[in-house]
Amino acid sequence: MASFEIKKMTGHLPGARPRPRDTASPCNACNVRHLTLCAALDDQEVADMAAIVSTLELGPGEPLFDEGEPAEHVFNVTAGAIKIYKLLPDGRRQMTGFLFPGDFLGLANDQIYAYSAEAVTFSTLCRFPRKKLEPLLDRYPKMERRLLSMASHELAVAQEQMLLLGRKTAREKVASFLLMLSRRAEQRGQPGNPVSIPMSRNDIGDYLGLTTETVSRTFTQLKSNGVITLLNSGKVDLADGAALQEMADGA
Amino acid sequence: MASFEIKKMTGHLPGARPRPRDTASPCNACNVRHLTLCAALDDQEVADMAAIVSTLELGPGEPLFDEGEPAEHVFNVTAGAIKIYKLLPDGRRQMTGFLFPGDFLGLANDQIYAYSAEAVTFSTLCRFPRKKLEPLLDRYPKMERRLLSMASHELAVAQEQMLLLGRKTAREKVASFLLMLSRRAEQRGQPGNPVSIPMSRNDIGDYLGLTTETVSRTFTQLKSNGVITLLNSGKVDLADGAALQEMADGA
DNA sequence: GGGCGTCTTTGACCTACATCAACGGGACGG
DNA sequence: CCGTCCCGTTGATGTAGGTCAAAGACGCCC
Repeated sequence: MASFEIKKMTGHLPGARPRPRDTASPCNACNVRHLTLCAALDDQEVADMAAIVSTLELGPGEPLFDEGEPAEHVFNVTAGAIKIYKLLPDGRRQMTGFLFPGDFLGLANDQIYAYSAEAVTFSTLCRFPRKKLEPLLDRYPKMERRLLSMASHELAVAQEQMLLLGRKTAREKVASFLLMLSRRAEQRGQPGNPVSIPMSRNDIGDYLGLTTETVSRTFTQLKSNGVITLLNSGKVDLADGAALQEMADGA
Repeated sequence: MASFEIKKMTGHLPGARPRPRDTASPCNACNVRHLTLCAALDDQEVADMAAIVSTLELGPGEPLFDEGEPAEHVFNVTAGAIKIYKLLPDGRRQMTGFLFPGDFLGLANDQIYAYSAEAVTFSTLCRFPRKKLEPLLDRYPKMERRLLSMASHELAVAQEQMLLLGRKTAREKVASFLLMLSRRAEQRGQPGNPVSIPMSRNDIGDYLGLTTETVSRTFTQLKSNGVITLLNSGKVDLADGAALQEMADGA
C-alpha cells in the first residue's frame, strides 16, 4: 500500500496576502470572467460582486484552506494552479482536482470545507465572503443557475475521475491526465500542445491513485513508445494524440 | 487488470412502465418528500410539481437510461435501489453511486446523461420532464437552491469516493461501504444494523474498484475477525462498529 | 562556481489484488 | 423432485504496481 509522506513545502510563505482593493473594480479587468461564476453578469451585477470581492495571491505550496475549516469564503482562480485534496490519518493523500483560471472552489453544503486547497504555482484568486455572496444569489437567480451548472459539471468530472481511479490501468490514467490538461489549457485559450505540467510527479500520482515512481515510469514508457516527448521546463509534447486518446479511453 | 463481462440480466423486463397518474397528487402521499427535491415546498408548489410528474416502476436489473442518451427527464427515487455506472469500451464498469429513496438523479449539464442507471431491486421513481421542470425552478428559487444543495452534497460524496478508490485498501473500502449503507439506511428511517445489502458482490466490486472475489474474501475475513456477521437474505450484522469505523478511516 | 536540497528516474524486489478455476447452495421452472 | 442457472465462496497462481534504495538532474543560494 502507498505511504505518502507530506513533505515540507518549498516557497511556503507565512500566510495569504489579501491585496488592498484599490482599483474601482478589479472585475472589469478580469480576463477569465467568461469562465467563472461571474460569466454573463451585467454591469450592475458585476459592480455588486466587485463590492464584496477581495483578491489574493499565493506562492507555490502555500495553503488556501484546510479540510475541516469553517467555509467562510468561496473563491475563483484567476491565475496559476491550485490543487485540492483529501488526506487519510496516516498521510495517504488523494487529489480530488487541479484548478486553473476560471475555476471555482469553496462550495460546501455544511459550512465546512470538505477538502484542503493549496497553490501549485504562484496563483491569484478572488475571494467572496459566503455571507455576503448568498444575498446576491437570492437577488440574481442567474448567478445561482450558473453555480448549479458549474456544480453539475464538477459532478460529471468527478464521476469520470471515479471511473479512472477504479478501473483504469496506470497507462490509461496517465494518458487521460495528459489529455485532460491539454483540453483544459485550450479551454482557457492556451496552447493544448505542447502542454505545460506545473505539478510534481508526486502530485500527479496522488491525483491518479499511483505512486511517484509509477507515474515516472509510465512517462518514460510513453516517451519510448514515441507517444509523447518530454520538453524542458515541465512541458510535454503530445506527439501522437490519437494514440493517447485510445489509451485514455481504454480501447 | 480487471475484465468485467456484462452479464445478461435476470428479471429484465421489456421496458419501464409509466403508471397512469390517476390519483389527484401522488406527492401528497409521498413518504420520502422531506429527503427529496420536493422538501419544503408549500401546497401550491407541490401541486405544480404533481402536475408534471409521472411515476415509474422498475424490476431488478431493468435499465432506467443509458449513458449518452438525451437527458429528457430527471428522477426521484421513491422506493427500492438504483445503481448508476459508467463503462469503458471493453466492458470494465465503475459504479458511481447507489441511490435509495429520496435520492435524485438525472442532472446533466449538457443535455446528455453522463452515466447509465439501472434498478438493483424492484424500485419506484417519480419522473419530471426537464423542459417542464425548468420553468418551475425559475419560478421557485427555493427549489433551485435545494437542487444546488443536493448537487454540492453529491460532490462531497464523490470526493470521498475518490479518496476511497484511489487510496484505500480492500479492507478499508469494504468497511467504508458497510458503514455508508448503514448510515444511509438510518437517514431514511430504517435500521442501520443489521444492514441490508441488496446488491450483488459483483456490483459492490464495481463500486469499490475491486473484483467479486476480493469483495467476497474481504467479507469472510471481516467475518472471521468477528467484526461482522453474515445473516440470511443479504443482511449483515455490524458486530463491531467501532472497529469498522477505524478500518474505514484508514487509521 | 560549488554545495545543497528537492525532484525525477531507474533498478531490484515484494505484495495486494486480479485472474483462472472449481465447487456449493439457493431460487426457480418443469 | 430434480435439473439448471446464478451467485457466492474458496483455492492456486499470476502480475501490475507498490516499496525500498540509489543515482542523476535541476534549480537555487551564497
